[in-house]
Amino acid sequence: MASDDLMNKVLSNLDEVDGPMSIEVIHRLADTSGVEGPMGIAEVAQLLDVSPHTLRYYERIGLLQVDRDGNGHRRYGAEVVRRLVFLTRMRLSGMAMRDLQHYVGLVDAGEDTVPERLDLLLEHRDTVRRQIRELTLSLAATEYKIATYGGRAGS
Amino acid sequence: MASDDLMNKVLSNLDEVDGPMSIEVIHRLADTSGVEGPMGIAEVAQLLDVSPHTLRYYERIGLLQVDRDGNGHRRYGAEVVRRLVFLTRMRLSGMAMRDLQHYVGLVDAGEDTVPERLDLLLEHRDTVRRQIRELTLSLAATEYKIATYGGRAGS
DNA sequence: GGTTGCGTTCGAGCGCACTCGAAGTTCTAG
DNA sequence: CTAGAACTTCGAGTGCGCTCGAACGCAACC
Repeated sequence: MASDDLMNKVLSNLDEVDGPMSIEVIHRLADTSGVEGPMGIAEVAQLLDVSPHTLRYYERIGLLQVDRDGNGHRRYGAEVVRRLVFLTRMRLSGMAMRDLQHYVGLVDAGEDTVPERLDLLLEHRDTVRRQIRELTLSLAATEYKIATYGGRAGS
Repeated sequence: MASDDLMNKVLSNLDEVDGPMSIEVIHRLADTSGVEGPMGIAEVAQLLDVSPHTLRYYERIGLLQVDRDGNGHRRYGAEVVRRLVFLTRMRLSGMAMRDLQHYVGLVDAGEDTVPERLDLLLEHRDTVRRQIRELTLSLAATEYKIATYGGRAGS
């Protein structure tokens, strides 16, 4: 698993904060400072913990447009990287590709679509909350089973 | 979405407890009292919120054995239902079918395999914890985005 | 000047977990 | 007596999200 640097950076912040997630943390999540100028595909892939194949795939299904350099190689600018951070975050929380396609379609269509984007996000928020509740339950079930097997205490 | 009765029963408990999940809650989760005797496939499907197709599928790949009545119809006994509750809970938290097959193989192989089962469960516990952390982060990212769009406050 | 390495395009293939459809049986109600 | 519902088995099909391989280009290095 790559991109651990980024994740650890954020997660350690999470531990510190220990309350509801602060906006600062998220800012840092999307923070690509420390990297100058447009990035290559391998670089971006490592940053986001996806394969170059996946990045090309996202591009060909229209989730983003990427500039090319003189050799025809992709150059990912800060804007595009920020979009990718968002997209991968949404993917990680189970948003379907078609919803992502819909969403970026709205983004690219201009400011008029903000209300509809908001609706999508609100719905997704509820979905994620439900997922967390489900997982919490599954975690408890797992821990219960571990206890019945006389499992050693967890970290 | 069916089986909401069960879920809501448990989740409402969750809200009450509001601390780390108690063993009681899990007991209630696996509690099939209120239903007497072996159940039919439709009944079980509704209880677990899966399709009858899925239940037959689980059976044919060896996750469980189900008795038949005089007509060749499946009759799910309490023991089998309890296993299914566990299996679906593990599925919901992303355990792969092959791992589930492995696990039930161990269960059916007898008590000698308890240590290996424990290992699997401990590993799964860590996976679920990681998922929850990821989702928490995604939730924060979503809420951040909602905020930038001037979204109304969430429930 | 060949080889290594990193990139490109394109279409095809894959793994997972269902999901479905066809054809048949049996029970119940009208 | 017939229609409908609910079940059975079996093999085949589906949708998702990648994932891969082939054939190629270009640039740097010993």
